[in-house]
Amino acid sequence: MTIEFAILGFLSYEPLTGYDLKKRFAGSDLLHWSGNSNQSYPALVALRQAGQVAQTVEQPPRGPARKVYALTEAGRAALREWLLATPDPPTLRHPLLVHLLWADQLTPPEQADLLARYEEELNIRLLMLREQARRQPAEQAVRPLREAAQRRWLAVFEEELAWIRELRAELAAAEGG
Amino acid sequence: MTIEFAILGFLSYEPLTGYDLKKRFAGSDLLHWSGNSNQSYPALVALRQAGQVAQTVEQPPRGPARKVYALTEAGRAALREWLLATPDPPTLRHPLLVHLLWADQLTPPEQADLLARYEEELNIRLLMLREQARRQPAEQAVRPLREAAQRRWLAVFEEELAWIRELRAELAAAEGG
DNA sequence: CAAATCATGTAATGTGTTACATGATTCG
DNA sequence: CGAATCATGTAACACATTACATGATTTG
Repeated sequence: MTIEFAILGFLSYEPLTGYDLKKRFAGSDLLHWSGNSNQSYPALVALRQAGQVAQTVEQPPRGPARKVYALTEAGRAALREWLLATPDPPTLRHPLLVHLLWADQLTPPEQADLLARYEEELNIRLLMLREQARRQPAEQAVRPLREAAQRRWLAVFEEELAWIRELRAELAAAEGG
Repeated sequence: MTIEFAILGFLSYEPLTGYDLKKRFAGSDLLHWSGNSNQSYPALVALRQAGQVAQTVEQPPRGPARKVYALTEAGRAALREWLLATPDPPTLRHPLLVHLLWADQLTPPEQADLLARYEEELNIRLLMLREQARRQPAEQAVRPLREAAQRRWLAVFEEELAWIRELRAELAAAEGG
């Protein structure tokens, strides 16, 4: 999956500049492209070459020129084709689980400490995600699937938190009992 | 997280060749480095330069030379240091959720079909994961955390399957009702 | 007046995948 | 005898991140 399709998705709502897109990517964890200018700007150039977006240069009375991009018919068709394609299963990178493959070599207190620190990190992450969700303006249009996607993203991290708490409890019980 | 630490982890059990490591990575989804010679061989060279592994060249009566790598004391210390460090939260790439952000543009039958195809893909993935888990030989030593990690990896995909089934049911109910 | 935001990009680096290249041995 | 496995690597490419570079405008 390349960033191009997500850009087409955003442009299907409204015309935007590269900078606008950059902010949208930076403000969303689900859209993992982390809002670096290095990706949105070249991607727009490529989409334009493919005829999927049209560029309008706005020269405001003062300040730098703004390049506003809008979806073309070809762009809308490409977006639709992509939406219909079967998505790959999720890809997960889970550093803690990799640690745990060899963490039996640590002493019980070291293990407990490791898991406690991880839970803290996870909590911080969840706080950020909830704040991110809160900041998102309520949309005028009802989009059930979009909302389901956003809820699911949060749920994955909440399930992770529940799991780590359970594991810590089990470990404490095994040690203390 | 680089592949080096996982290599140190494997070598903490027994000396291995680059080829052995390659197979171990290829056979594990949790260890996301997908068993390409491009990573294990250069990583071993780097680890050796860092003094964390020692190389022994075995020249069998017939056939190519085997380079067997064993953990050094410095390697064991590096592994321990890494194990004690706080792991980053998981990184998730979820193409379906990205689709869903814009899938409200599709017709209900198209949406239903997309989710059905995704569930099929997920099922295949789960079958492979279970098969992978089954193939793993029972270890002599009891390693509770290692087992917890492997169970958790499977559980994440099982939770995903449960979620997609629920979402499909909701969608069908909304349409049918 | 300093910092943040708007707005456009490029360069260097890291990380990971697929494919290429070579050659012996073993299994069906 | 052809395919898979053992065994070691290299090359090309794709994808992502951090940092660099520039300069105007707006906000505190």
